[in-house]
Amino acid sequence: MARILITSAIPYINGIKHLGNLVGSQLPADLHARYHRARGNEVLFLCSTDEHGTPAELAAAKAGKPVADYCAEMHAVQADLAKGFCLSFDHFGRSSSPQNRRLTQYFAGRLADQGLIREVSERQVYSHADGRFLPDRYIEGTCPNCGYDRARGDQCENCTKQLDPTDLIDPRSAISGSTNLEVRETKHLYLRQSVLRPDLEAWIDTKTDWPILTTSIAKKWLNDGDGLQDRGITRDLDWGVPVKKGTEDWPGMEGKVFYVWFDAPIEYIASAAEWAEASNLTDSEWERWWRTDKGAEDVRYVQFMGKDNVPFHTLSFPATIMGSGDPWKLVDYIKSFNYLNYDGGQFSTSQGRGVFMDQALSILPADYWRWWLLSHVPESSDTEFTWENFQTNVNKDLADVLGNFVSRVTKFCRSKFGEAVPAGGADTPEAAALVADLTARVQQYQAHMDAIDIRKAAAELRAIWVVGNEYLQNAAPWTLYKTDPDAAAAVTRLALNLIGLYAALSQPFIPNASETLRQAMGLASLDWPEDVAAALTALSAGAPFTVPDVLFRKITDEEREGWQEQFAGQRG
RNA sequence: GGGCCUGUAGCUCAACGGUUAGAGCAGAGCGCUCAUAACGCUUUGGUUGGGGGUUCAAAUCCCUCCGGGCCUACCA
Repeated sequence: MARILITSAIPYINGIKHLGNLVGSQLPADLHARYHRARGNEVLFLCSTDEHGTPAELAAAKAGKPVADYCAEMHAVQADLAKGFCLSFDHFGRSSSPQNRRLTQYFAGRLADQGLIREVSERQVYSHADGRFLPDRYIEGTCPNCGYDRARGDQCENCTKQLDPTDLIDPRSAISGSTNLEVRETKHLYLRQSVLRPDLEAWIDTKTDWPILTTSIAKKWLNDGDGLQDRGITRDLDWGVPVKKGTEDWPGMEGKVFYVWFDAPIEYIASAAEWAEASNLTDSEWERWWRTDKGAEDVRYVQFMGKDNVPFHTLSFPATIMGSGDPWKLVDYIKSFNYLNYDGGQFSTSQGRGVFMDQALSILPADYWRWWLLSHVPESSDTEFTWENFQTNVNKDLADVLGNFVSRVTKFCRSKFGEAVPAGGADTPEAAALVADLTARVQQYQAHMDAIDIRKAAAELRAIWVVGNEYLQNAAPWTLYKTDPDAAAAVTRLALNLIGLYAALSQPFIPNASETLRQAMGLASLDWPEDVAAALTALSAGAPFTVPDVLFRKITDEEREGWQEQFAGQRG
């Protein structure tokens, strides 16, 4: 039995995520977790909310709440939505947990011990009115290059020129608008990634099977300009993990916190510790997933994320782990994704453009979204969501091909033989051919799922559904019944068993529908069809079943048009 | 500016130097009547963004031009 550790990029706390966020990390990670559990492997699937940083502080201030309260509330909201989408996390943690605070401080101490931390004195913009240092992009002013009056301190959005905040003419705080700004000297810790560059490069070079998107981004950062740069890992903020060297104070770092991108990946580890605590397990139970000296040497660790997260997962976090000198588990495979666009543009949280997780669930069940998003997941390039596409694909695949198959089989049986699996009839060459075809297709499906080729896996699963309709059409039990009821019974028995097979195979994609089918067919559990022939005799003559309600109702043109209107912009 | 990715049928995508570039959807025709007007079969549709080159052989490798996207290190 293989052991698979799976983490999804952790969603930021400042609001409800849109479908583009979902499809780029949590949803494919869930598919992988469900698949491996179904295959009988031991899985630990972890996710959390990423709670620190300036945007969280500002979102809390806007909501008029203490940042800790705001994060607690938003964590509950996101956890609830994750449940709504059937995301099967073993634990959904929080980067603000005591476990993460301890681990983050511990890692910083280890890195300092190894000589991989240096102190840098730098000049930062301080806003008196806001009472805080401002990150570059929270300073606005007039662009010295093009004159655009809302240029940000890191870059002018109008002429795309890279800027330094001190370049701006008439700089002001983007938060309060105050011009009472001051450049102050402040001291920060830098992780000496440049020292680790050869180790990181050698490690990346061994990952020849990773998606090209992942390795090309990593190599770009390794080789760009003067090579991998040291990175500041502390900030002048109130909300975050206080800077400490292990359990000891860090002289000169009082009042500072670690940068979110330092503590957020460590939360992957802390989340396992939180999981153990929440499950009343000992530390050794989570350490056997994360420490190669404590049982994790046979773990395969797979991460899922959008392309914007790749540098931190291929370089910064591995640098943290390698630099610690401890035997922590390094990632084995990084599956990264492009972006999902919305109807000719980008999903936009700030403009309320596109569909957000709560809205999606309010208009259709999770399986509709799961199926469309996973079967169109942006693996090779950015993908476009359109309502027309969504409607036709979902109606065809789920309602017509799968749902209607279940409907025609169960209703035919009920009308001719009653609501129990019929007896009689013998195996036919056509049935044997069906078994052979499905055996090959299931193997293909598994190969795609093992390789995390999600679109191909979805296409093969759909083809497996189609095979049922083909078989039924050719065997035509409704005709056969008139002359040879026993033969019709044999066909129907096999077709009913196909429903059970489909329920098991489809479960990673559409868990709710699979559960509905399992119950309807009276199956005790959804067992993976390691032997297709055997799986197709799971329901024997006399086994009762019920005709399920319409599995997937179709999306009407009126609905589609309404949603097109509703989600065009300005979330309300 | 630099780097990376991408451009294949009306749409969404396969094909990773080797038969005649393939699927699904959409379109057309036929069949079936068990079913959510569902299903099955057949079929139309491509100068693989343009041009040049390498090769016995190019969607695939090289050059160049055009279009789209992403990243560029203090948002996360």
